[in-house]
Amino acid sequence: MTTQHDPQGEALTERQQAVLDAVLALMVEQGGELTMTAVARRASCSKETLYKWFGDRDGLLTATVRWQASKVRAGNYDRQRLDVSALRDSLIRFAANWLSVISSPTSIALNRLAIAQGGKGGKGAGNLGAIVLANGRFAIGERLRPVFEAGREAGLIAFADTETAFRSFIGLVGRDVQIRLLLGDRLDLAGPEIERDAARATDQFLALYGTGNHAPGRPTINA
Amino acid sequence: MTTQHDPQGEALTERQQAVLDAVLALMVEQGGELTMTAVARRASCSKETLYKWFGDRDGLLTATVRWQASKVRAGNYDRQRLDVSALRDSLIRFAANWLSVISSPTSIALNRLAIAQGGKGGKGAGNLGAIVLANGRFAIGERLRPVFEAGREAGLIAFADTETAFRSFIGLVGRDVQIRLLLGDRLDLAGPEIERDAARATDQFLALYGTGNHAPGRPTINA
DNA sequence: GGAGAACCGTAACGTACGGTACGGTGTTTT
DNA sequence: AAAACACCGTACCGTACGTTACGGTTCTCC
Repeated sequence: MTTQHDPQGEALTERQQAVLDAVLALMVEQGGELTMTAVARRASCSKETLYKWFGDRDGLLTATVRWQASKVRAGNYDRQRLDVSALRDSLIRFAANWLSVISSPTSIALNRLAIAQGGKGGKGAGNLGAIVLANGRFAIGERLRPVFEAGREAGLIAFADTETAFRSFIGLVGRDVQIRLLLGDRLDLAGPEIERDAARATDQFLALYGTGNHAPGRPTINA
Repeated sequence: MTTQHDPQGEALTERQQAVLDAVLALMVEQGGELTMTAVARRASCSKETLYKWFGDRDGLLTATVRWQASKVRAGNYDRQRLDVSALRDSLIRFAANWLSVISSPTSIALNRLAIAQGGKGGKGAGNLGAIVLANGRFAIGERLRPVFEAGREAGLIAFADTETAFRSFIGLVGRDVQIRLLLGDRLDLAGPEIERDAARATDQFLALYGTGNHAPGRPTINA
């Protein structure tokens, strides 16, 4: 009630960003520990400063999640030309990017944290999960929506509900990757593997929702 | 080193099962708290007994996970007749069952727990995730594998690798349900909704991997 | 150059919790 | 009946950790 800590504004000092990066690094390299003392030591700052800047432990965690989310916002997946090839490329590019994000150690650690304290029926910060969801899954959906709808208006793909189609796409791309990684399964997706999975998922999606005009896998000349 | 606690045998007293059920109930109804004292109070037993039976906290958790897993093993998805309709029914029945399992509060709480301590780089019990994975995701895969291969041998579906096909099926069925629930998203799948999703996913899977002989929705003359 | 703020490092406090010990009670065994 | 056992309830111990407090150092501003 004294002062509002981190009042939704992105007013983060260089130093503060460095501290949050230290939190991220700590989360990644040694799982769930993450004590305030460890953070202070790692970031070479005093605990007093930590509490002054972020209020309490939950404030620090929330700020960290937001900070990471603000770093991930990436490319826009243009929808200028509207032929099948361009749509397919956009989808593949998106899928590959998303796969590499969700399989990155940072994302795994962050999701693990949000899930861990997601069920704390108690008072304060049960919203980490909501923040991750809003900045991860839902932001992604909002970003891809125009691509889907442009594809539909161009008659390349057909579906009644954009959200439903999008969720099918998500399922084909991600499959059980995220839950397995969260549960500690090895299963490191290398670069080419990601690329291959992205292409497979996209082609499957187009096979399901494509209108058949210039359907992929029915090559004119190329492959 | 004194005595082996719960040595892989299912030698669980009625009373012990009741204790583990109390743990499950506690996990479900109040998220991640789960202190030994709370368990003892809830189960009306002494902490001493808890430690005598399960060794330590990790032992109790592990036993709980195993206990829940042993309760879930369900139907066998017969593969007697081998026409498309029977295959489709088996798949839908499986998908609906799996959806209802992963969206159940117990499963969510259990996965949350396993994920939460899954990254504990430390010494003891980093294997909860592995246990959940082995008894959940992988057991499911092993159980459905014969169905897939029977379908392939009957010429109803075609794929190079069973695992790959299975993972596509999993993706189409589960989509982002599990991760969203774990992150605290509301999204209660009612019975009819589950049934509908199961059918949709199965039909999509058959559209992708079906050979076209009597393909569903493309009757008799096929395409 | 001096006052004050910002911050680091560390010590101190309070609490929560895993784990243990102990007395009391009911049940089984001899 | 007495001893042995299994168990409940509770008190107790040690530690880890969130949070606060404080002395010392650097930087800024006048």
